Amino acid sequence: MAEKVNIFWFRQDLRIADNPALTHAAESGRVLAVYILDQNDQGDHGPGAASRWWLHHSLKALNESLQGQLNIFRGDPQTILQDLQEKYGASEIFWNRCYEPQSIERDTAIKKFFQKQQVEVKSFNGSLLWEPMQVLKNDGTPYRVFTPYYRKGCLNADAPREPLPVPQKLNLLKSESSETLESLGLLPKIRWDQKMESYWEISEAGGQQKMQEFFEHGLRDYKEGRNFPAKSCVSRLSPYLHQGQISPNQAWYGAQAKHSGKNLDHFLSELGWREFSYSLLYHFPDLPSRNLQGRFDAFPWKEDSRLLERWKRGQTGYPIVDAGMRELWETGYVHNRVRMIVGSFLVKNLLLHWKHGERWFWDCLVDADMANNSASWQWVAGCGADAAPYFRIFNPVSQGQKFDPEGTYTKQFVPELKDLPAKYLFSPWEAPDLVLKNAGVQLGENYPHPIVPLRESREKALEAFSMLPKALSA
DNA sequence: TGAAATGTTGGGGCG
DNA sequence: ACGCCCCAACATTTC
Repeated sequence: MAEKVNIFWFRQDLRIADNPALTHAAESGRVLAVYILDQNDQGDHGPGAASRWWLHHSLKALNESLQGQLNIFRGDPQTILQDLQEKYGASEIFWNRCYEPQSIERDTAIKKFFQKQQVEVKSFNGSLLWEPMQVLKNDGTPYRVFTPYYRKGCLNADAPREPLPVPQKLNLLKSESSETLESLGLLPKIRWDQKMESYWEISEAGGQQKMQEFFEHGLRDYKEGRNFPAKSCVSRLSPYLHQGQISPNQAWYGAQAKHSGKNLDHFLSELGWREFSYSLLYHFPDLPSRNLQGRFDAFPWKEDSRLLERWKRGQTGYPIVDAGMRELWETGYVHNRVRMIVGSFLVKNLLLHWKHGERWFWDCLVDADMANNSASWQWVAGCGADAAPYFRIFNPVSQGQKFDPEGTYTKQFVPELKDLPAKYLFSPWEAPDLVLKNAGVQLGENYPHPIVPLRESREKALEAFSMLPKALSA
């Protein structure tokens, strides 16, 4: 009798090691491994351009590590899974859970559909250390503040699953499909991605390598060093975590095996922030579109497409902001410290709605992740859970001086200022004419004047904020 | 995971 | 020796 066929559906878990659903599927039969490009995925939050580019390379690498046995489809997942199930007489379907609201809705419907057909769907936790439905306050409601969420909700709960090895026996099955990786059309029409390729090794092995490098070098001075964009102290694991080329469990236990103390704890808590974001999105599914603090609905946001465009293009006249926005455009990534600076600038100095920032990041970031992106934008805008108080406004001049003192980072992405001395790098409008001349900088010609005045824009933001209804006191 | 305004303190120059 | 002023350095408050 032929061995039983299991369907395994790859989603945001594009790896072979520490993949619980794949491991279980492999244990009890041949595995028909499928990836489905879901055309209706996430409604207006379908994958952005940078995500699609990353996905293309992820699938390419994944297919190679599966010896070309990855089955690629496009369309409605339920229809495709149903066809495959009937064709191969599969009795079980395996996947790792997704947590975006639309994914939950889709997966619930598919599970229900197959239950009626006597086909068992087995889902697993492959992407989170602690799943949102488990982490609740004693009164049964979700946490809205990070520290108790992490300390009590996570650290006091059961330890996360230890990473699983690559399945020993993986007997794969190749099906016919009208799609190929190329026919999915994930690569951009305009080839802006060619430079980006040099920044990233997009594969499960590439993720592992990046993680090991981080453990060897970055983690040593993580707590302090992570604030300095010119240092290579941050992990840059976010895109791999988003698509699942590495699992948070591998990072969690891998870091603990190599380090201890405050640097380790700080890195683990950053993984905790990712968990917190997922928890918020799960319990507050409107997170991507609605202010978590409803009182912000009355905020007098400006609509100014010119200012927005200047921000997107890195032409604000504030060098650290422009460096960050150009890093985003050029590499698909922005250093965390700089994300806070550019976010604060958009929302508080330009007074533009955080949704514009969320949108742009969604399209440009290789780590674009619905939970992290929306929770973080709400955090920086002050309207989210455990958010920065609104009056916490970053000063792009002092932030630059403090966290990029040599200007190494800023000059890398804003090369027209490369000869400006550090003293004036973050406020070129204050530089004496001679200094500008010697550096070859002509404000308004080859580098913009500030698009808004710093002090006044800050005061306007505080004034607008003071008009909001007060927060309910605890 | 802030910055600016305001308050306090203490050392040194100087009459 | 003393009081006064200045100001840097640090602390606290406020937005």
